[in-house]
Amino acid sequence: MTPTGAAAEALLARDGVALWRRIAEALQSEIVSGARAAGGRLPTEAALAARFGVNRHTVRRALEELSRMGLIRVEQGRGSFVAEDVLDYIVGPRTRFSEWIRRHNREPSGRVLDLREEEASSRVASGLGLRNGAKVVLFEHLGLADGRPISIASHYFPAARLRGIFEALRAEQAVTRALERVGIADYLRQSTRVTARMPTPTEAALLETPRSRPLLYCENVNVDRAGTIVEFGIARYPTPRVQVVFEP
Amino acid sequence: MTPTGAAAEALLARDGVALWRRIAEALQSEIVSGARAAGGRLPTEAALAARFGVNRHTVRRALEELSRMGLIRVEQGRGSFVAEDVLDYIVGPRTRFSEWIRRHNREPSGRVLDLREEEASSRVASGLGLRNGAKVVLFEHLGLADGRPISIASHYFPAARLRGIFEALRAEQAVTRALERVGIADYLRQSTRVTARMPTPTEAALLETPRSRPLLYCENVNVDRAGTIVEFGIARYPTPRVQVVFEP
DNA sequence: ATGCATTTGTTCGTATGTATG
DNA sequence: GCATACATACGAACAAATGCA
Repeated sequence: MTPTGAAAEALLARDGVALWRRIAEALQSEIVSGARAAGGRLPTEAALAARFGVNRHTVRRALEELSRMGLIRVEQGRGSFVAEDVLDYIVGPRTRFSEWIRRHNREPSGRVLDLREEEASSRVASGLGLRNGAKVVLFEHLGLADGRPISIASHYFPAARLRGIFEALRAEQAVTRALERVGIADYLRQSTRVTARMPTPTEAALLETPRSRPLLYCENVNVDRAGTIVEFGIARYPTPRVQVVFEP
Repeated sequence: MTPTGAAAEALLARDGVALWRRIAEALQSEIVSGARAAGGRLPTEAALAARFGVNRHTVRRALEELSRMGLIRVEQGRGSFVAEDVLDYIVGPRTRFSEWIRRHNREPSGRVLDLREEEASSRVASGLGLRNGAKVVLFEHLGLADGRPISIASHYFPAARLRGIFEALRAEQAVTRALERVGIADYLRQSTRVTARMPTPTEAALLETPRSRPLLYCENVNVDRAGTIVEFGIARYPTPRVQVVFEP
């Protein structure tokens, strides 16, 4: 019910400090004080412009600053949102999905997207050290933390080397337990290759991320204690909700 | 409906992902994995069409994509050639820019984009373990391999802890030598955090990458042998020309 | 599938204040 | 005083992404 120009919020007039900077500070204090819930939506740029009695450009300049500081994220067509704490994916030799999530005090869950046998493409074959076209088992899994999707993982297993892996995956619906069932009590990450690319429409929908945000795209090779390759995985994580951290 | 008798290579069937895109990914993995030598010639379009069991038009669409990404170059009447600037960035405790480039048999060079003193933003302050607003020196550098830009790095140094770092950087125009000059004979990478985001127009122009391709965005903390933080760095790499590889 | 409303992203143009020489 | 450069701020219009009916 703001009348046409009247009820602009009083911003502390400070000598020489730019308007947009004072607006950024005002919003920052609301965020860090907890007055705005993490993940919550900020008012629209137009609404903020009305509230502070400035042009939309000025608000945008302030939001840009907050975004640069990582306090908010801005999504075209949707709005601006208070940043949630990001999930660091600590890459270590023995990183497991559910342990990762629980270390962040969230509840891991998941959904099997696909389970089938197929012939290795050149990429998968080279990752597993098999010849092109060898039989592999694909286990595709959507990972969630507190119900929010945070990863799509495609796990490839050498069918010949791991007899019964298909049935084990169907029964267990989880990688670590299925590997245990076929005699792999433990496995280690040998290498991780990280790049980024834009999501396909399906990936964006599954991960509940805008199509304009890149995915982290990680290829892993896992070996058993003897050094034999037991799995080749391709995982996709939505940025900036997930970040990959290497700590030697 | 497989082609006339020939054994077409199995391509990972992914829901809704176009054929040409999957072919492009297959070729991309062969290139970045090093299975195809840099500068080497790809099979002819006809040969690729036969291998994947598709029409030559479909292969051409895939090659066009790879060319746009800078992974190959196509020369009329001669063939397609693997680009020579695809680099794996192997993350180790003592990764140095010029050594990284030289390990790929390229000539490292660089250009200083900026050198100035400023007050630490919250992100930089937390990376360096300083209080907000402490004086830091920013050294911004464009890295090139054989003349092609492959990184933008922003190096932040604690001004109070490293007396004379500003002058050392101005004189040496390089991080390692400047640190030597202020008494840091050696430094180690403590942690690396990787995420991805879209480039700004300036970043895209500097890195000679399309604005539609994400950047890998890496934050590093470097410490001296006593464990004191001496540098906080933010590096931006163009995908897929650069990939980050972690091998424990 | 299509169109519409909402919201952010981009690009014009204009005006003002401040610092510099 | 004057010219110039730069940052700030406002206004308008359109483009692009999203969500919904």
